[in-house]
Amino acid sequence: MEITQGIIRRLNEAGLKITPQRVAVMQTLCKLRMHPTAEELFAEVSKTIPGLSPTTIYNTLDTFVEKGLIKRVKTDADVMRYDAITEHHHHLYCAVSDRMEDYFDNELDEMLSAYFERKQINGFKVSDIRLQLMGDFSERKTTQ
Amino acid sequence: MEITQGIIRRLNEAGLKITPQRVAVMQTLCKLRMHPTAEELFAEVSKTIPGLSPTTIYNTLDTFVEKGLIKRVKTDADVMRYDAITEHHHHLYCAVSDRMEDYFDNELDEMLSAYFERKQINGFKVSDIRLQLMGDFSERKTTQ
DNA sequence: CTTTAATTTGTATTTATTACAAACAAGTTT
DNA sequence: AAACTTGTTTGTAATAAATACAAATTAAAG
Ligand SMILES: [Mn+2]
Ligand SMILES: [Mn+2]
Ligand SMILES: [Zn+2]
Ligand SMILES: [Zn+2]
Repeated sequence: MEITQGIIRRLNEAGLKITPQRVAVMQTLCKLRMHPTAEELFAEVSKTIPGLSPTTIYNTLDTFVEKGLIKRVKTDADVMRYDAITEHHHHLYCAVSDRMEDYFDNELDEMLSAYFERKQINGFKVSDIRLQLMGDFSERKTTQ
Repeated sequence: MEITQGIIRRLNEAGLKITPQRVAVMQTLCKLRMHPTAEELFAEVSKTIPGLSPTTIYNTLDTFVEKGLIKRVKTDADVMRYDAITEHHHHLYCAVSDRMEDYFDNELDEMLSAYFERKQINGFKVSDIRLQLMGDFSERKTTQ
């Protein structure tokens, strides 16, 4: 239950009431590392909380985003996805499989910060640099 | 009509029949530099082609994307946007105003290519590097 | 406990997108 | 040029994701 405690603390810090729905959504989001959609979350959280309303999923996710507890992420596909990791990071994305993975790289971030500190963009103040690395997740078994 | 000729040539090269709808959609996409949505395109193209069906917009855009004539771009908002520029480039994006602008930077691209040639990502083959530069379009009149 | 305000539910809408079949038109064949 | 073929457009109906809203419920403060 240590994980649950951490979630409860974070919800409290955000000034949100602790409800089974919210705890379950956050737990599920942290567990599923694959940037799930609202629908996927609804299916998963419903296992824990029968009778859960889809509306609650949308409400909860919106609230979490508002409070900065999670982030929205978008792919080229049609649905919104959610990310429990709010620290700065990038994404590896394969458009064919619509699969997305996190990518952390400090060296890269420092290089980019330095670059945009030197090279200012006229009329635009950069606050965050997000890379979407398009490509393919090479399966181990691929011969090529 | 030189622009139209170029469009017709590109449609031909893609093996698509030349129709007023397709030419108008492509013209409008090239004219509107702000990455319009399907709905925005429908409104604009309808001026030229009365009685145009929204379905045609969606069909046409899908076809163009399939043939590589245009690209989809996503923001944090709920709708898909379209981009007539298929050459490699990045985007400046302000989440507050949902405004998006193109950003070209050769020096940056070379730096990134070099970086990812050196630093391989385990289990992922990078084919394209897209930056989303989050921030604010600083209005000239802003005092701060 | 009681109270109160926030949250959840359930239902109805909205909006973006897709499915599909009939009507139509571009480009080819004769 | 007329007929033909096939891809395209239209119109309508359906879906899917998301949102609006009011009633029912519940967390947590007093
Ligand atoms: Mn949708
Ligand atoms: Mn939608
Ligand atoms: Zn992520
Ligand atoms: Zn662009």
